[in-house]
Amino acid sequence: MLREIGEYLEMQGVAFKPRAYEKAAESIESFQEEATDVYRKNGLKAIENIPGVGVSIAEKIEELIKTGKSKYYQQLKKKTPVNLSELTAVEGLGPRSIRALYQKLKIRNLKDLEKAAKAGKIRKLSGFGEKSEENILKGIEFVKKSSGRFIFGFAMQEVRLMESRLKSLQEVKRLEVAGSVRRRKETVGDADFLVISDNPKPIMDYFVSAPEVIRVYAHGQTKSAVKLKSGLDVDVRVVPEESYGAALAYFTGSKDHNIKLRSIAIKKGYKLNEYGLFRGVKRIAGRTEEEIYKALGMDYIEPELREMTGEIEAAEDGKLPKLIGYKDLKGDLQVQTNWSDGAHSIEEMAKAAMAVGLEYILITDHTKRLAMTGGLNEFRILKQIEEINKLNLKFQKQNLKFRILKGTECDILKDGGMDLPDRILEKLDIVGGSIHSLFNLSKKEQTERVKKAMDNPNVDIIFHPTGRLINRRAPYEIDMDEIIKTAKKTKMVLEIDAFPDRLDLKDEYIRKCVEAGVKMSISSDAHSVSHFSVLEYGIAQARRGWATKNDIINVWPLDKMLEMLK
DNA sequence: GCCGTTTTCGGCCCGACTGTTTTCAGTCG
Repeated sequence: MLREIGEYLEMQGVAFKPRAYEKAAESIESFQEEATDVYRKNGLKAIENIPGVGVSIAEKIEELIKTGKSKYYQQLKKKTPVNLSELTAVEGLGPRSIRALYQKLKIRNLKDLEKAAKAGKIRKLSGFGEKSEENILKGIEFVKKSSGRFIFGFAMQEVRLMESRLKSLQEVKRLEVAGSVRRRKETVGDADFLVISDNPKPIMDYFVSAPEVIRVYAHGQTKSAVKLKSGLDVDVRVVPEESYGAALAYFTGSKDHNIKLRSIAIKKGYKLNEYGLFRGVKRIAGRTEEEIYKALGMDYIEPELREMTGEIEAAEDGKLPKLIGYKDLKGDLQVQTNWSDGAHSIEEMAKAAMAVGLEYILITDHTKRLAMTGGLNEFRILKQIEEINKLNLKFQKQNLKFRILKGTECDILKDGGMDLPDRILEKLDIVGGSIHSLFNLSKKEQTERVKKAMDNPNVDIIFHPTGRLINRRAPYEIDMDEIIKTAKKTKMVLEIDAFPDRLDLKDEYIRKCVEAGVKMSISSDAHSVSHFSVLEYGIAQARRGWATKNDIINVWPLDKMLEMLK
């Protein structure tokens, strides 16, 4: 609602307020707590303490929480009764155009817009032309098919393909992916490529005609933008070498992070843009990101942290964490095999893990309650233990420094009990507990259910603690603050499941765990030999949650990790 | 409408591209 108020104000040509509302909307979206909870717990004043929210917006939020609506919003909407979210989704249409279309053609929604465009009415309006009408029609087609944001891990495959295509051009001196992809955000809207070149024209010409491209939004000397068949939008920007760092920082974002950097630059008497940091007309930094951060009086900030959640203040105070690195994992603590719903044998999975440089894996097949996966009962898991012992012996004889750990992804039952008896769980190296059923219990019941499992001394890790599937299934209702508190008390490990559509824990909970001193594991949840590659997405998520090596148990040597779990 | 190393008034990030215009407004990131 706040965002729409901003758009309505923008329509009317009001200065500055639109940005204030937009900022408040973004701030509330990214705030650690639901605004409703903030209000219920600590009232109006606490709402005002959310950055970007002042007296006036706080009152509107209060009204919204209390009555479910806002008079101010309704007034604005009455003046221009259009379906804003539907119309702004059309590429190239913003508040000003939407207002003109409403006033002159009474266009209220996508359907009206399509009708008017097809009838050739839009081209006759002043400020619009044939081309605008054509673009609107194209835009409508894309809105109809568009799937919104892309899951990071899945988009990466396409990003890497395009990256390798562009890198093969001799005109490309250097290329890097910027934007939310570089920040490793769990979902990305588009991919931004940054290129250094003295001769950009052939690059741009090649880029807009690549086989994956189905639409060209812009085709310029320094900037081009396209849509790929998959729906992913890709931008290419070419910059001179001396501006590379500034451009990389600029295009990496986040937007709010950049705005903050610019305001700091202004206070110091500088100007910051994508070409560099300037004092007057003199460029004082810009070749690398490091020199820009330094000139602004702060430590270098890793891309994963650039979300305006305190990283700038920490960088100014020299208090940024030393993040876990992409090569730091020594083992994988959730691996499925063909004993349940995995595709490959224990040995095949172990060999694949060795091939990517891991030193151990934990086998965690499902348990009997999850019948559709062929989950293990007591008898079969005892068999599996024997099999793993044999394989470890075999590896030892072959002088392979690799260990297969015995484990389970054991279902947590409705009452918080475990799907396998304690006398079995005791025999395993590490026990993971998971929720796979009854996602719709009340928050209280679900929280108690998991807490009870955490009280079981045989349980070591809670797998994918919130059960969400990005873009597909919301997390089940669970009080994560309470879960983190209990984890601290019971020395429970919480998992960061690295599978691209899970990333569960998500970044903000990871950060809460870091702050609370709760340890985490990063696991692939591999169901096939190719899945170990997803571990990097889990590491990315951990970095976004400010995690260091000390926070993640499977970067530690095997003995230290097992000792801690014991 | 928000905010404060320019602190309770007076600023607010900045540039590229497109289309329609003939110098610029709107949109986007």
